[in-house]
Order: sequence, then C-alpha cells, then structure tokens
Amino acid sequence: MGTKYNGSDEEKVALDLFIKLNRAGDSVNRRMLSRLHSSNLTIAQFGVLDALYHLGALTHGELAKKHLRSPNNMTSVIDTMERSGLVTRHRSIEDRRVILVELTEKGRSLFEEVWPGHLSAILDSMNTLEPQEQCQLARLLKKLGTGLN
Amino acid sequence: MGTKYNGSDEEKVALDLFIKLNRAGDSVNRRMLSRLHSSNLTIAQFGVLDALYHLGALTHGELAKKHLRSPNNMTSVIDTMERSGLVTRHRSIEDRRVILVELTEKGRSLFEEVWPGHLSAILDSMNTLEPQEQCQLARLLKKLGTGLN
DNA sequence: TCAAAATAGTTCGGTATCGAAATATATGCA
DNA sequence: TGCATATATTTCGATACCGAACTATTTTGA
Repeated sequence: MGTKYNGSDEEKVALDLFIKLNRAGDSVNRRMLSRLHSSNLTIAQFGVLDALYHLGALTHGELAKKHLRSPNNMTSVIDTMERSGLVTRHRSIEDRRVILVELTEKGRSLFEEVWPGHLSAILDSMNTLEPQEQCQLARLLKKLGTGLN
Repeated sequence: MGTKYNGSDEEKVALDLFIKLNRAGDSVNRRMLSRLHSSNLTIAQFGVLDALYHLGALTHGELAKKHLRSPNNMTSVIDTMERSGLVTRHRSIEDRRVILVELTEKGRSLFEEVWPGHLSAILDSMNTLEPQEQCQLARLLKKLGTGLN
C-alpha cells in the first residue's frame, strides 16, 4: 500500500496495521525460505513433510486444507516431491477417488535433518519479543484471523 | 506446522505464534485476492498500481523494493500489465540502464475504480479488532519485523 | 583514461499458485 | 435400481516468484 494515502486517523491505523501484518509475515517466511533453500525444499514442500511426519499419511485434500491452499495445487507439489523421492502416492482401497500420500524413508530422514534448524530459526525470530508479548500477539492475531473466516 | 510437536512451553508459544502469524496474513490476503479477482488484477499488479498511483513513476528496482520482491519478478509483472495496457515503460535519459514505469490513463482509472472497495475491505477486516487493539498489534508486529531484518 | 567493479534490467529453467473444466468414483434419493 | 449430485483428484492455461547467469550501462580507482 502506498504511504501517501490521506484518510481519517481510523483508516490510517487500519491501513498501517494491514501493511505491517504483511511485512512481518513476509520477513518471517523469507527467513524460512532461505534456510530451506539449502535443502532444496520449498516452503510448500516443507509444509507437506511436516504434516506427513506428524500426522501420518494424508490425502491431497487434507494436505491442501492444512495449508489453506487449493487441492489442484497439491497435485503439482506432490508431483515434485514424488519425483525427488520424498513421498509416495497410493490410491485408497475403501474410496478409490482418494489418494494417500506418505513419507518415504528419504522424506522422513530429510525432515528429521531439517527440522531442528527450522525450529530454532522460528524460536530465534519470535524471541525478538518477550514471552508475554508473544502471547499477546498470538491472541490478537487469533482474534483477527477468526473474525475473517 | 504440525500441531503435535512436543517441546517446552516456550517452544510451543513461539511455534503457535508463528502459525497464527501466517494464518492471519493468509486470511487477509485471501480476501483481497478474491476481491481483486473480479477486476482481473492479481495482488502483485494491484500493489504496482497502488505504488505508481501514490508515488508517481518508479523504476523496476523501486517497485521491487516496495514489495519485498526480487527485480527479476517485476519484469514479468510489468510485462503482463503493459500487455493489458495498465502501465507504460520508458528508458530513463539520465541513466540508460534504468526503466521508468508509469500508469496509463487506463491504469489510473482502474485503480480509482478498485481502490475504495479495497480500502473498505481492509477496514472491515481490521475492525474485527478494537482501535487500541489495532495499535497494539501494529506495535508488536513492528517490533517483530524490525528484529528480523 | 581505461579496465574492473557495481548496478539495472532481462532471460531462463523451475516451482507454486489459482480458477475453470474434465475425469473418476461414490452417495443419495425417487 | 439408476440417474442426479457430490466429492477427490487431475489437467490446462495463466501469473507470480525465485536464483543464476546474462547484457547493457555507469561508476570507480589506479
């Protein structure tokens, strides 16, 4: 958003907040992106690894919901990951429309290799704020996010 | 991030915050995206319109910096917008490496048409929070963002 | 003054993302 | 039972985005 908008104070506060929300999110993700880059993982791929590691086999639809993305997206992400041998697909027996995605051993060990650094990067980032500031921020973000859905 | 990670309380708070930050940003942007979609604008394109409208002619580099994107990106975004007749490019006379991007009349009027709805959508979103909550959130996000750069 | 370094943009190859439309399968209802 | 509808995924065409390598131009410094 431009910085030269002339509106009421109320509008300025809201716009300013909108901008800062985006900037903060961008900054955090940019960090993660450059971290993951050395493992040849994208954020989307890492999200899939993470979900599968912690939750076990999931369908395209479940993965998409987990990351607020459309399912047609997952096809391409999973394609790439399957090509690099990180996951396997197989069709469900009960419902033959469904495809289950599962970590391979390679995917599992890559995640275990990358996760500690990723976690500590998140901790580092967030520790810019005092613990009670973190809680406060989380509360406000939750309220904002909940109001939007 | 998975929801089943077992770490210290401190880690849980930070991870939780990280997730909520992303979710809130996604929710807000998703809204904007669906709003802009009816004008055949992407978020990137709208950002360019906005910057050019409020700041006048800018170079690729300035536009990229404004949106925390790489300049090679701008080439493609500006290409698309030039094709749809929203902006023009011309090479600077003083420094012939530089390309200045400017709004066309079509771009200007499209922005003026879209901006009010966009602004009120932002206001609506942010008004989920009380004014003093908005200020508090902005302050925390700023502190977080500043610590990251 | 002129070659090396810096800067602005583009091109290339690859992934991610979307919406719309297609395919395959499952479910529900008359 | 059988057709209409719903659901899961894929395909298609388009845009966005990244890093790396490239071209053109300007600036710097010996």
